[in-house]
Amino acid sequence: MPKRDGKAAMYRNWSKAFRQGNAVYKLNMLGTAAVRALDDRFVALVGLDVRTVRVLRLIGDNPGIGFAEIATYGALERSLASRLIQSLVRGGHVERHNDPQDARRFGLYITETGSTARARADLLSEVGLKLLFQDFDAAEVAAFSSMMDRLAEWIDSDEFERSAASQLDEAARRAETL
Amino acid sequence: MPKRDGKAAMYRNWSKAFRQGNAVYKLNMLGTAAVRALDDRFVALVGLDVRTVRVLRLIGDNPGIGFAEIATYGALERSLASRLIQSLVRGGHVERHNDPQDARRFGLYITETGSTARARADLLSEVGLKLLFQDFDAAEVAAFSSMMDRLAEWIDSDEFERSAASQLDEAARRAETL
DNA sequence: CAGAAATAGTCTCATATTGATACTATTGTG
DNA sequence: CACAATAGTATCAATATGAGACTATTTCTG
Repeated sequence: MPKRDGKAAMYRNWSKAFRQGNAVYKLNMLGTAAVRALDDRFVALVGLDVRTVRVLRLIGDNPGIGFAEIATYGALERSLASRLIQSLVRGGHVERHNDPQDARRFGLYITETGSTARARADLLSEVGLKLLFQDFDAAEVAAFSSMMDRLAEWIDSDEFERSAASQLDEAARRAETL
Repeated sequence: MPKRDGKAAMYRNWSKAFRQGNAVYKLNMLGTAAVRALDDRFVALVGLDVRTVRVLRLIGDNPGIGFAEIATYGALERSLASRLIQSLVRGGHVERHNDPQDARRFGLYITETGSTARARADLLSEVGLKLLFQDFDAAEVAAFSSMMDRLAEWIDSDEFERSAASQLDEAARRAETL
């Protein structure tokens, strides 16, 4: 008799918890759930997880891109970026070529293998996205996406940083008197 | 001269990466960023991280709630739920009382300390939420939130599970021929 | 009523992730 | 030349994580 899969069992019925949360919690849960729903198949088919695929795309779209740009554009910490790149190189998905102008740098180029993997990943992404938003019409998806853009822009801004500092500290002061 | 804070530096300017991603990626990034933006202050003021606070709220709203319900309603894995509860008990935020009806169970009750922490957390949450959505008007927030609800409901449904299985497997088959 | 199965909850352990940091090598600058 | 900066790697210690084994108790079933 097969053991109950604890993990899979865990990842069910969270929508009950979801409903009770505030928007931040929802955002967080949803982001996790959406990735989780797709990541396994991703790995199964493409042999790479979604994060690595993002790096692969970055390289595919920007031949000759180097480590630093990947870290920046991928919003990845340096150690992590290095590891991801290495795994792509080891997997034969990308090649490194030393930069003749600057011996510290290397440029990355996607290989045949990499292109195939990427094409698969793109197809799967597309289907996954459609699946996720299948109950939404185009306008709704656009609206949702644009709100996310606005939110991201805002959260990443210096202005937000300042507002957060002042408003939350002020709230903290009030809260301490509770 | 103070060292550059690597972590803080990392968590800047991800919105550039953000814009290039698809909706799943955005959801994921945004969820992480939103929690990150608030969690530190949370911990600083309340002494508990957001996840633990959610458990605390669950207990506050459902006096006598037990371990299993917390795991379910909080969408938490059992080991994790256990740990979080223990940390609340140790911190004096909640009390355990054995269930007279069933010696396996205990009921959890929020304490004075816990209520204070919760009140602080609530205040901070509220301010944080306002801050995050400050550029959105009420209707937009409502729309955004309702879309998240629909998405969550959908992703958590059996129907989704089935659709995902068939559509993604079908896509995988197509992708393999690439 | 005697097992057997289920449930509540805890605990341990092995593994994976993470980011800071130190390090090498090279280039740019005054 | 000395010194700062940049590209990138490697190490390391801390933490998070979940699976699964375990105890104790209750419930079910023949």
